[in-house]
Amino acid sequence: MRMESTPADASVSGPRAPVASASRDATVGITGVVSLLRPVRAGNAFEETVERLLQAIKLGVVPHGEKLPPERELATRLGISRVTLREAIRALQEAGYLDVRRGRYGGAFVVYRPPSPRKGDLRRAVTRMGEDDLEDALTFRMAVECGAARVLATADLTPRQRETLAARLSGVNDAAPDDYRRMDIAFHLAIAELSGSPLLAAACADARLRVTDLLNAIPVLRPNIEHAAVQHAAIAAAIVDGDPEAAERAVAEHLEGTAALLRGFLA
Amino acid sequence: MRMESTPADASVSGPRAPVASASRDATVGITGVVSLLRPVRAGNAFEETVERLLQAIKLGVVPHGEKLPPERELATRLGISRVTLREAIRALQEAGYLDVRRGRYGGAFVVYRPPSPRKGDLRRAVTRMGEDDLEDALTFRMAVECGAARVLATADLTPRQRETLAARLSGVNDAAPDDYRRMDIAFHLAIAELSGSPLLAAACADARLRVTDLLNAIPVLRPNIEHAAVQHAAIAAAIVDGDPEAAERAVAEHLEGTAALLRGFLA
DNA sequence: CCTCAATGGTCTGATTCCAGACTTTTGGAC
DNA sequence: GTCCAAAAGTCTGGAATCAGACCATTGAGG
Repeated sequence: MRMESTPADASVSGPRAPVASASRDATVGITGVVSLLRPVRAGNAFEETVERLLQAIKLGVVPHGEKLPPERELATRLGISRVTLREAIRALQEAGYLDVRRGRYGGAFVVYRPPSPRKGDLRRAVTRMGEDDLEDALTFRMAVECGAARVLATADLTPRQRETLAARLSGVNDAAPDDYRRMDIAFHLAIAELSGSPLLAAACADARLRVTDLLNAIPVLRPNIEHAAVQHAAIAAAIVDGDPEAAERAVAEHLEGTAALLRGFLA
Repeated sequence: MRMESTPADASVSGPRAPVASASRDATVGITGVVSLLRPVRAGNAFEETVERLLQAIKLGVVPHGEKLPPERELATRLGISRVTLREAIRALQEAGYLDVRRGRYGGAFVVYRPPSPRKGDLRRAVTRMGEDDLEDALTFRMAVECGAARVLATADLTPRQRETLAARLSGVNDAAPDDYRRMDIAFHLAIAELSGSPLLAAACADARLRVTDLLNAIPVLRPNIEHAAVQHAAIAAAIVDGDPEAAERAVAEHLEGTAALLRGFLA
């Protein structure tokens, strides 16, 4: 177990052994299609749980100062035993992401603020995940978020849905600088969630996750924020107007911008 | 373990106990966003493996008469132990999906042909999965397949890619009736796979899977095939032309048609 | 100060899942 | 007919995971 000064860079490990990654080569059957024979599970329960909780923390689902649900409830939700959950929590505690307090009104408190990026962070993040995986993640995100926007723009929105969308939009626009990323995430995910499809929402969350570390590694600059604000507004407008094509185009442009920004910092 | 006359209807069960589903209610944190605290795993290793193999069989990834990879290799690929894999294989064997032969040139041979739908199959399939999940699946599929088409249409295609796409297209068009669904799947998944993003390909495969049972429960009718052929051609053309909006629109129309067909049969 | 409820901390026996070594069956090649 | 290689079938000890009972700590309220 390592314990570095910057939690964001600390890799979280624990009592379990690493899991061998499967080979990916031949295609089976006439179809030549899809590797359905990919690993059934991404890792052991402990690893997957750590990953999940880390995601919830980094995405700001549980922001700094808040606490995770009580162990018993969380274990039930995650579909794992309390023992396994506790191992994961301990790993995150030792890595500096959580502060665990006992007694009534105790709990696992999140102590994580997105670190201000330092030179070399991005390069390091990319190296960690691999160039191919980066392209994969960006492509995946483009597809699912465009799709989600299209779906939402196609649907008849209830007043409630419009409100939520508008609220999220102003949430990003009014965000304090160090809360910007979190509100940006909330806006993007709201589009998927409002579609009413849990599967789609999960896919978009997953896609976003795969680029959070990268985005956290580049500074949040004023001109970029302003540019993004215009694009966000365009996305929301197209959705509210019920124009699928425009919604999609707007999302595509926005994400293309982000991707370009990333590539720019990498070059 | 039950063993019914029609394998497609047989529910596959095994030695493990069912897993309790988690409650889904409160949203955590300010964001109010996404249930990242959903179950870490869908079931135990045995169940998930059965599911996977069944998917590979029903999607035609391993067609009738072919055999699965050898146990040792398959176990490695799926990231599980041979013991667990064997349990899953045995369950599928007892349910009538596999014929296992030992000795050299032996293996687990697929003995499954999509059954011709009988009245009530669709209703039953929907009841099994739930109305909400049906909507979820259709929405999800719409989003990811539209997104995939857009991505592919945006990319510069190599001659090789064009060939593959064309081949898959004629594959559907020339398909024998009882091979139609399989070739249709191959065409749809090819779009995702050609995007070069494994994540996207997996998402599209997953989406398709969630509706296979339903589609298998409705008859393949001549006029529908012809209609679909026109739409498939439009999709391929838009992609080759590099027109993302048209590609997406074409996919959306096509899937909307399928969804309408399903709803029609349900009414 | 005492009590209580909510929460984390600990322990135990049972079940699932694993890695790896070994056995048996089968059909082709010589 | 004999041998061999590739495959399924079997066994074992150990690690991971679970469910559930029980303990310890804490702060609020009386």
